[in-house]
This record gives sequence, structure tokens and C-alpha cells, in this order.
Amino acid sequence: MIAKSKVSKSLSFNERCYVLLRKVPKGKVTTYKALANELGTAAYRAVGNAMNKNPHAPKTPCHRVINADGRLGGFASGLENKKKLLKAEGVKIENEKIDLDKYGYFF
DNA sequence: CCGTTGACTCTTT
DNA sequence: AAAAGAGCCAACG
Repeated sequence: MIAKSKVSKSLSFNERCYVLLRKVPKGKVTTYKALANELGTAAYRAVGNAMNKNPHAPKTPCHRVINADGRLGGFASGLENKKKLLKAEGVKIENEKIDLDKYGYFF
């Protein structure tokens, strides 16, 4: 049968966030705002919710998503772990903040 | 179906 | 600069 099953035609809001997030290169970070903006919406919160559910972990680099202010925001597995992962990828965190001017990745 | 909550962000006080 | 309010969307009870 030609069951399309998972057609990439109607991805859920969450799945779209993951796909977009997967495009972020290693060593860079993005913001909830940038993702929502690419999705054509202003639901910054819905994006954060999607990350918290994150059914594709660790395939989806949800740790590369931070606040628009450059703050880390939050992390389901522990914010400390998020900092460590970013640091391991080459992202330097100064004063609990990330320099979006250098590490911020936009679409 | 309605109200509340949440890994957010912007504007106003 | 810090705090409070408003706005947006999805998931849960």
C-alpha cells in the first residue's frame, strides 16, 4: 500500500521545531524567538514546551536553544548539564550568558 | 470545552 | 535597572 504514514506535509508544531533546530550547526546556539519566527508564529512559549517534551532526544540539540537575551533559559535534565554541553561544543558562557553576536545562529 | 501552566519575549511602570 | 503586565501557542486536567 501507499500509506503515506508520516508525510512531511503536516508536521506538528513540535516536530517542526525539532527539524528546524537540527539545522543549527554545532558550536552555535539559537533562540526560542528565532525558531518561532521561522515557524511563522509568535508562540515562543510553545517552542519551549516542545523542547521540554523533546521525543527525539538526544537527536534534537535542544541544549542549543537559549533565551533571546542570551540567557540559558532552562533545561529538562538540569540547567547545569545544558551549560556543560554547550561548553563542550565550543560555546563560552560568560556571566551565565552567551554572546549571541558570536554564537547566535539565525536562519 | 474551558481554565491553568510553561525550557518565552516585549512593552510599560 | 528591576518588576509587573500583556500576548502567543500547545499540552494537561
